[in-house]
Formats: sequence, C-alpha cells, structure tokens
Amino acid sequence: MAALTLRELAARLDVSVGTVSRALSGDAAIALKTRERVAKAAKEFGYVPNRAARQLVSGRSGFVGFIMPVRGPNFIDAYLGEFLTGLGEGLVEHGMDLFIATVPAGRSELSVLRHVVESGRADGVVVPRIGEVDERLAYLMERDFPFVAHGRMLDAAASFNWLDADSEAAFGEAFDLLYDLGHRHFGLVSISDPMTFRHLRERGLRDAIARRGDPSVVLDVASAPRFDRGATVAAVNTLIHAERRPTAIIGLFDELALTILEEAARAGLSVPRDLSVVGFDNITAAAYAPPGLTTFEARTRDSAREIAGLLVGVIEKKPAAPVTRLIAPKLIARASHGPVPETIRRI
Amino acid sequence: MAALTLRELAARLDVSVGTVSRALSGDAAIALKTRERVAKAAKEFGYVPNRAARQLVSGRSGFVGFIMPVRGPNFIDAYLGEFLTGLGEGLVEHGMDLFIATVPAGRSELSVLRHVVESGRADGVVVPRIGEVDERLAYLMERDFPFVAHGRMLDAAASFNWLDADSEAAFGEAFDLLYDLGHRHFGLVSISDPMTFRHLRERGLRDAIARRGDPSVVLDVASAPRFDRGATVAAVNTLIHAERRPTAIIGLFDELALTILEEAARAGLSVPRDLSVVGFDNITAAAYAPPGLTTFEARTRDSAREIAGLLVGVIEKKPAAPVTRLIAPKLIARASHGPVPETIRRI
DNA sequence: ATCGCAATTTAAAGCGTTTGCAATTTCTCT
DNA sequence: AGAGAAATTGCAAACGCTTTAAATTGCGAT
Repeated sequence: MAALTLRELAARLDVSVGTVSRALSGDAAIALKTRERVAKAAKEFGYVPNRAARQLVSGRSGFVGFIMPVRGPNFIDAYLGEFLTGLGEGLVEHGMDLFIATVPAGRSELSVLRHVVESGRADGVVVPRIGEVDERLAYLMERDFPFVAHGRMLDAAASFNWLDADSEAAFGEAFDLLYDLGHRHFGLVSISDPMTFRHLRERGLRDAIARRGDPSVVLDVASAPRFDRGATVAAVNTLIHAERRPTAIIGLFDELALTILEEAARAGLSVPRDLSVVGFDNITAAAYAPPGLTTFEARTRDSAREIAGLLVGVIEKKPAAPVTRLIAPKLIARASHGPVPETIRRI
Repeated sequence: MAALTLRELAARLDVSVGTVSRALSGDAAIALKTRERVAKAAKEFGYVPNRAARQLVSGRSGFVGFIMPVRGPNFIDAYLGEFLTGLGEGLVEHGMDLFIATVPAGRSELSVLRHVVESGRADGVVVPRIGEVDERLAYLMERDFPFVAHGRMLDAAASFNWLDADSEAAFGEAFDLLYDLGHRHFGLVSISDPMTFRHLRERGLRDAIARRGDPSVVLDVASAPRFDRGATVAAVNTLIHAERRPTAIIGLFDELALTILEEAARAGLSVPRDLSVVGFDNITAAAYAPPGLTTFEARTRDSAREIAGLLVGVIEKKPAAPVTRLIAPKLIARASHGPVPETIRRI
C-alpha cells in the first residue's frame, strides 16, 4: 500500500527530487543519461506518481466529467452505452480519466453539473443530448468552463464547442430513397421532448418533401415522450392501425424504428413487403432485428471518441474560436425498406 | 474560476485556517458560535474545498473505480447499464464518486486495474462478472486493496467481499416450474466462457433434475461465446431445429432468452404454445419482447447500489471478516412459458 | 489581584509534486 | 591554464488542506 514516493526514488538514485521529476517528464534540461537511468529505476521499482499531489500543483485533475442524464428506469440505453464507450476510449488515448456523476434523487442535473465544475473534480465536461434551449450549456458558457456538446442548440448563433451528426441531411436522404421506391404516404414516429435533434430531423424530412414539390405526399407524425415505452408503442400503433396506413414509417432514431418493426410483426405485417421502415443511429441491435433495419450510421462511438479529443484540445489550448464538427451520417441499407406495396400502388 | 481557498475564507472571517477547517468538519472543539459563523460564510461565499489538497493529506481520493470490462463492439450491454446506474446511485448516497477506467487497445484489464490501484486514483474498486478463477480478484486480495465483487469465484473457500444472486436456486425453480407444466425435454442456451454464474446456473438446473429423479427428463445444452451474436443465434437454432425439439428452452440470461424468442418467431413457432422460454435477470427489454419473457428478477441495479454501500463500509472500516450477501432472485412470471404442447404430450 | 484549569484558537508541520532560480560541474575557447 | 558559457543538478517555495502540539483566552476559586 505504501506507494513509492518521488523522494524515496530520488534517494535510491542519489539525486534530488527535482531532478527525478524533471527526468520523468522528459525535460531536455536533464542529461539524457540521467533521464534513462531514472526511467529505468522508476519502472523497476514500480513508481507511480501520486495524482493528488500532481493535481494540487498543476491545478488540473486529469478527469473529464460526465453527468449521467436523468431519466426513466433504464438509464443507460443504446446511445449512452456507445457514447460512454467511445468517450472512455478517446480519453484514455489522451491520458485522461472519465468521471461519472450520478444525479441523486431530488436534485437537478444542473445542480450536479454546477457542483462538479466548482469542486474542481473535472477539467472539462462532455454534455450529451442537447435540448433546444439547454440550461447546462448556458451555465457552462457563462462560467467559461471547458466543454464539448454532442448536439446543437436551436439557436444557431450560440457559439460553443460541439460535434453533431447532420441528421437533417440524413432524413432528407431517407425521404428521397423512399420516394424513389414509390412511397407517397409517410409516417414518422417522433418524440414530444424539445430536443434539437428532433427539430432538425423533422425539418430535414419536411424540407425534402417540399423540395420534391409533389402535393400527393402525405406525412403523418405520431409522438410520444422519450423513454416512455408504453406511449411509444401506442404512438406506433396509431400509425400502423390508421384507416389509411403509411407505406413507409421512419423512426426518429433506431430504438423507435425497432419498436415499429416489433409492432408491425405483431400486427401481422411483413416488412418490407407491406411496410418500409427506416431508422437512424445504427445501434448494434439494428443489424439483428429481423429483417435487418435500414438506418443511418451516426457513428456514436466514434463521435464520442472524437469529442474526447476535442475536449482535451479545448482544455489544453483554450482556443478562441469554438470548435464545431458536423458528421455526415451514412445510409446503411439493410432489408427493412423496399418498393411501395403493389396493392397500394394500384389504388 | 479562481476558487475560494480556505486561507481566503479564514482571512475574511479573521480567524486561522485551522479553525475554519475544523469548524467545517464539525469538530466539537470549536465553539458552536464559531462553527455557525464559519458555516454561514462558507455558504455565502460559495466555498468548495479543493479535492486534490484534501486527498493529498487524507490519502483518500473519494473515488471508487470501475474498470470497463473488455469485450466486443457493444461495450455496455443491459447488465452493465443497469449495474453502472445502480453503482452511481449508491455511491452518490455516500458522497463518493465513480471513476470509470477504459482499457486501451492492446492492454489487459488487469494491467489497468493495477494502475488504478497503484496510482491512488481510487479508494476501492468494484469488480463485476467474476470468472471461475479471476486474476483481478487474486491481485486485489494479494494487494489487500478494498473491493467488492459482483459474483463469486468457483473456489468457495476464497474469502473476499462479494454480493451475488442465488441463481443456482433460481434455475432449480425454473426447472420445477416447467416440469410441473409437463415439460420433460429441456434446452439450455449457455455460454462457453468460464464464468462462475454459468457454472452455478447449470449446476442448479442439473441438481434440480437429479432431485426430481425422473429418468425421462432430457436436457440439451447449446453454448456460444458470450457476446458473439452470430454464434449465439446458431446455438439457439441448433436447439430449435433439432430433430426432437425441446419443449422448453432456458436462456442463461435474458439476452440469450430474447434471442430464443426472436429465433422462435422467425421459425414460425408460437410462444408459449409451441415452446416455453425462460430467462434470468429481468432486463428492461424482457417485459416488452413479445409475448413478455418469463424470467427472474436479479435486481442488478439494486445490487449495484448495495455493493456501493458495502464497498464504502469496507473502505472506511476495513472489517476483518469478508462481507458476503446472497440475493434471492424472484420469479417474474410473464407470458413466455406454459404447459407442454399437446402434440408432444401425446407422444 | 492571582492562580489553575478548561475551553478555544493558532501556529506550524507535513502530504507528494512541479518548477523558478541558484549553485555546481563540465566544456569550449583563447 | 583560466575565463566565461553551457550543461546539469539541487534547493526551496508553492499548491490547499488536515492535524498535532502549543499558545491564548476566559472564568471561577483562592
């Protein structure tokens, strides 16, 4: 338990503490021979620097904070799982650690964020799932604390560091794909929460419809609160069991699209023969849910890894201009979309 | 950014640094009046103690470490998601923080664990998913570093702190339930990895069969590497498409059981009419996968929360005897199990 | 008034690093 | 060989906090 200290290591090597410190940090002012000797001894005796002491003098904790978003029973969903994984991977590449703060019952996410920032436990934070107006970002910007957001706010003028997928374009692409297959009656399963990505994706879809200029195109939207599984199932069924059923239903993200697949199967519909389904995110389960979900690769994991890199840059260099990065999602064409059903086409 | 230090706070109050420190920690040696005055000022000026300094002198980091287990593409699965959530909740109740270490490509989980322990970044660690012989636990025990395991090793004599579900009993109960419904031909979808829970669950099942003493009972086992989705699907289909198909198939855990449900549906089998399926864990998806998976509640999230409490106890009190806790899983009877099919029964 | 003792408070010594500056050693060049 | 420069290393302060030991204060008893 009694860890080896710098002082002890220095004593064994018969040099001063400062020299050892410099040598280990690769300071060129220390003779190469000495540096090598020190490095060898450090490895041999298993010297591991004390983080607290280092942090005390450097003022940096070596931690990046992540506040676990508050929500229903099943906290870590597919998105968060991939995101956290990528974040961990990205941070470790930069020698930083990930610190996860949980929001205690009865406290707000913002108050936890505030505490994390003020206690100096983290050098920067990553903020996922940005709302149309997001108080977390407002706080961080005001406080001028290093952060990178995964997503944007609705206010395009707000200037901060973010990385986001261009889901607006992707939803336009989804429409074009389906339109060209003959579909004219579309459904969209969306959420009722004021998330920016909802806004962008719906807009991308609507813009593509408008661009096409075909007045026969119909879009029915059914929404449910995010994470409310029962309401989601109900929303899906509203579309599936409508008097005139859409021939193609798009899920705002894969988990919704998978629900569409499940409910369609339950209703005895064959996908894609009777119904085309398209999602967004390409979560792992998308490949395995029969018949294989057509979706867009949002590269959540890679995005998170990249966010880690961006944040480290922000922490170290404090760039004046915000760093922003728009990822182009890629269509993953699997088997859940196809030509519009014959029977419908004949009508 | 320039956080208020103890020294500054002391200056404003016109008392010494030591007094403020004591007052804030509620030391009775400080006059009550002074304590109140200090507390008030601290709150008013928004004083937040510097973790690094505190850690440096106390030797404790306030962090509990968790090494993200290395595995396939989809790092955080249902189990890990619930576990992490519960862990975060439990730790926050004790004023501790959760620190997640990711294993960089090319390094072993053990080496990361070692580094976490030696760098003093954590006061204790939580180790999930215990193998039949687990080098992580061996290391921690040898090092006498505080930890609590979620699961046991095969060597029942090994003495360390753990919390585990009594899945052995649960699998016996599953057998009895199905036997009483007339089932005689059982299938088990298992994993090929040497995890203790696999051993215990298989043993629970086998013991229950032996206990019943009915020579007509048949058990077919199909295994696949954990997390190898393709192999898992193949294993499931081995059972489903066997010449003589089991009338009841048990999944070693819910994710396997859900695959059984999916593949059964794909094969045109109706559950539970043609096939009974039982799982273990009661992950969130179990309730929604049609027709509703019968499973056992392992209370992963609550277990993790409890583990947090146990670990804090271990860290603070260093108890001589290991703390161990066996949770009794509870049957969650949904709609995926039923009486043995008529056609079969007639044979 | 003075002394003794308890109640409070303060001073100061670390905790293990990093780092500016000074001191020492080693070269390089006349 | 000696001066000055360059290379190397050592010293000590500082980071913000906790804690031991010592100092101060207050107060009743003499």
